[in-house]
Amino acid sequence: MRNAEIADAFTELADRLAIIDPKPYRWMAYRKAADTFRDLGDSVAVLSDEGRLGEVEGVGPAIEEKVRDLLASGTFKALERAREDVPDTLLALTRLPGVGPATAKKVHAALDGESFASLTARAAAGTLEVGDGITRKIIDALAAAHAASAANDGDGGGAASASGIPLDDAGAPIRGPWFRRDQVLSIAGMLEELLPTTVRAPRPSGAYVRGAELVRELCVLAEADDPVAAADEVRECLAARGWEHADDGAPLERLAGLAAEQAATLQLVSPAGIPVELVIADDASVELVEHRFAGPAAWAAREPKPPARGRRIPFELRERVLAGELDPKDVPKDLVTAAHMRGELHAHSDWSDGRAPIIDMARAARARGDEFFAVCDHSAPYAMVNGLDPARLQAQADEIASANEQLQREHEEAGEPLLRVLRGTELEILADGSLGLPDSALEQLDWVVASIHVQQRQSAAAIIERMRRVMENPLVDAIGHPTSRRMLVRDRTALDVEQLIAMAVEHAVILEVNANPDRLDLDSDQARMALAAGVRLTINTDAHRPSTLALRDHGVAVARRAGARVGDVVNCLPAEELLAGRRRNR
DNA sequence: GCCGTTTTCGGCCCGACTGTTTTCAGTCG
Repeated sequence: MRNAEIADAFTELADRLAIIDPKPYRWMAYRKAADTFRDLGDSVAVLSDEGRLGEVEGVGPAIEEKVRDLLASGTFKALERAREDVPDTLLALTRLPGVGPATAKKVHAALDGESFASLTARAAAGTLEVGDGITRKIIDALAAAHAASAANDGDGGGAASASGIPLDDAGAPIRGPWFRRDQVLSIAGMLEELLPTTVRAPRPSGAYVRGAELVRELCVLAEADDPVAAADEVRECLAARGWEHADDGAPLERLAGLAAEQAATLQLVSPAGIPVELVIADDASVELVEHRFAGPAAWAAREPKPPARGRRIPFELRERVLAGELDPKDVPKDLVTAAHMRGELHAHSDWSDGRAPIIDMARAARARGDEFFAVCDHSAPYAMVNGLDPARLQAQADEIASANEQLQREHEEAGEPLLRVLRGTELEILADGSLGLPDSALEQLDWVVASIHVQQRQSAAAIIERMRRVMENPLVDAIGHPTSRRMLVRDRTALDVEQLIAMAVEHAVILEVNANPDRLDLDSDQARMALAAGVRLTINTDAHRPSTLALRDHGVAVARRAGARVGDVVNCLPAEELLAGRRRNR
């Protein structure tokens, strides 16, 4: 069993217990253990077998035993009990905005076993009455959940919001189910482990490699000497691991005309229910298959064979070319790539709500090839995440200085590449547009990214006024996750992005493409508008732990879809140049 | 539940807004 699956079991346990357990520290311990498992470099299953799981931070005898049971039987008693005590309907109710455990329990108690799907359907149809703890606000939230889930999966129990779901020409959400990029990528990793050795080099394809922010299925391309025989082998070994195959080799539209000997197609469903299209190509056909499989279907029709290398349109720009928004001869030659990125300009440490010390984050960034790393912990007065006030920010400077000394030693003595840790902040933008730190504190910093976390439901006028005040301060370098959307979870603020872009031009403020697949904010359309207006971008992971530094690729994909060149992205500058070019130095 | 230790139990995660069971519990970030 993979670490992620074990982590999911403890997250589920914590989520359910959080609703009924008056003692928060127990389920908080489960949640902490889940996070630790998800991020652990070693296999939880192996550590458990070796009896060494107790050595892991946050794992004591009780959790160790639960993991043992989980590995042996696929579940454990506490989880089963939580599933009985907290039914799915109750759990779903608490995920409505504005509804917490207390309200959910009151509503659920009056329900008489009605499912969440039925409840949301009645709310949407207008046949749900106020009463029995059900307020007008709850009915509205249920109706919104119904609309979101209709867009996302149609089964009535899905996403809390349609945030991020693409719209059709008529402006209606395109029917899902939709999945985040990290969700499908983890499936790709799982698949890679399961495939027989005759199947080589599995890699994502389809909408994922076109930089789509949400996808409806995972496309995986792999290679084998004999695709037909390999497909049979795959079918057999995946069936044994709980994967279903929906269809045998039904040809995909964009692969029409290819012989089965060239490309065998398997339509699979992962154990978590995510559809996977696996195409296995032989050596002679793989280039052609990759060209067509990346899609969309209209591209394969327009260009059935891959052109010479120098004339290829990057996958991420195909849809814009098809839409007539981009002339093939105007496709930039210097589109940004992950390899161009020199550093991270928005990530956290354990000084605020991050999980790792500064030195660990810095080493992880260095291992990924970065030259600089800006520690941007939350600022005051964001208390829940332990935001730093000027005094703590000053104290953090000492730790950053010693981290830099340590990294310098590792460079000189162990031949490690040199990485420079920069002093930064994720500065809190307050409700009236004032800032969480005084200028005297900001003046000492190398990098200031300002973000909105509180009062997200303000009117468009209030939000833009807030942004205007922030941007007028020359000590602010960039705006982080400008619209504050959470993919499939929470709608964006009422921010007028066009107006924001105009102000960014006026004040030379950099806008972030937050690379976390939970955000992807700005999105590719907004980033494209920003670039067209002459705004520079910064692509950042917003990592709270070492492993999430890997999320950068999602942000790079979105920026490429927006047509960002190397020169448009400030993370591609050497640190000295980046710092010398800040607004405050102009 | 875990941790650290004062080895046996107390600390761990806070402040502000919301809305109506109208004065604070519930919810959020």
